[in-house]
Amino acid sequence: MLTFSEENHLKSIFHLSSESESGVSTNSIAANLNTKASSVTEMLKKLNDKLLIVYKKYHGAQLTEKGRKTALNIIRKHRLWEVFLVDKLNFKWDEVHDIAEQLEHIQSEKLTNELDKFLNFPTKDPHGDPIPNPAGFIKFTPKLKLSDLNIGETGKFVGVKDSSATFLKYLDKRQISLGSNIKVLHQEEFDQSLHVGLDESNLTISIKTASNLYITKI
Amino acid sequence: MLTFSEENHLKSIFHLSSESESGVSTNSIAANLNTKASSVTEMLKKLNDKLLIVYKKYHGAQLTEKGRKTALNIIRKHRLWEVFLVDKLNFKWDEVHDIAEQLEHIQSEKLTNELDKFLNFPTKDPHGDPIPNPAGFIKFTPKLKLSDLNIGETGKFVGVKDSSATFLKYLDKRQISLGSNIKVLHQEEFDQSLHVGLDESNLTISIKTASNLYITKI
DNA sequence: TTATTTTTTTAGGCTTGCCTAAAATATTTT
DNA sequence: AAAATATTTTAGGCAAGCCTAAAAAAATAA
Repeated sequence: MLTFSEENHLKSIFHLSSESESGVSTNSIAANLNTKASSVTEMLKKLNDKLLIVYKKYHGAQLTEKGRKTALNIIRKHRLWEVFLVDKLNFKWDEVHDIAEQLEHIQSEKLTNELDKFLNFPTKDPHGDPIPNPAGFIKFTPKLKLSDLNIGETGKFVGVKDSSATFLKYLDKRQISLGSNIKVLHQEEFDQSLHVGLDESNLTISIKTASNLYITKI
Repeated sequence: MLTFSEENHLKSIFHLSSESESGVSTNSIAANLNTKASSVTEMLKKLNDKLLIVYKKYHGAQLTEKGRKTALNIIRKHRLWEVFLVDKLNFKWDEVHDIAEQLEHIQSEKLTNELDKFLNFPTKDPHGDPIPNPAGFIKFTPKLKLSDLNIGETGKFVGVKDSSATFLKYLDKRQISLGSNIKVLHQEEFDQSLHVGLDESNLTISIKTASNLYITKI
């Protein structure tokens, strides 16, 4: 049985692992968890002793297979609860993160699996992120950004890189929603902003926004 | 924002208050929470400082209005989650308590109220206990036990006094379920056991069992 | 009402998880 | 490769929540 703090550290290491191939740095974990490097060092020692990570002084942390499974189980719970909140309880996609951060720590395998069944075995959370299966398998799809498309190409909007409430609410306001097809019509030289076609209308999207939208090419 | 431990102490004081009119004793709280009297004393001081209880050394604790509201909100969440688990996720009434003990600490008023709506505003949990409303109002019904009935009287089984998994599973095995009408046919002098009629069949029930079944007279 | 027993509180300790400041190590720059 | 900078670890502290053992107060029995 892990503490909330241990679980949060594992999750953080998992998320940061995707960005760097080698060990995850103490500082990056501290930044991610809003804590201090010295606190992270302590925790890394503990997780190392519990065989959840491999930690070498001054060289960061890497998840062991056991640690990875544990992290994925927490992420599975987080994302299933997000689906529950949106699909069943009328929450918006920008409102679910903080509550799921709490719910992800609830311990009951049966609960997780019954929830999964109740939700009809969803494969994606409300932000388009994949939901790991009970065995800890997760289906990653190559992450193409809207800003990676060439003029004339069309992408289907399948996920967000930045899932802050601010960004999500902004997308709602612009009526850019998961599943829409977006065609890149033109790019301004001046500020790299994109003119795109979405459904029947045309929009201008800043390059910053475009690089936070994950798409699959069509 | 209260800690889990503070919330658990408040809940415990609430439950123990119904049994004694005056202050709830340190020892009874310790027994209820599986902790030690000295730990409870510390916590009582803290809750007193936070104006959630009135605590006088050597004279136990009583909830303030604020403490009572807080306790009832936790109990509301506990019972709503129990309904969710049984009604939506196929849990049995003997499996829900431990999970609800975790879920009751999730902080989100919106979540609680949306869950309530999703469940269609239930008034009782799976054990027959009343669910407080958002304002902290709870409808107590007088607690008559099956063992209080006279020979020939009939009661409707509406709740359990002992809600341990052991007792609940025993009731399942004997097919005694919430809502059944039970008629007291005869009492054995030797061991006070009751012969009762339930649906179309007759059963023998020990006096201990009978005193753990809440009923309303019919 | 005094003595005995029970209950409660106090005192002092332990672990977890956090912190700051200083020391050690690694990395980058010159 | 030495110097400067950045990162990480160690050392020492603090609060929360638990504990045991001893002291104090309350309740009960003689």
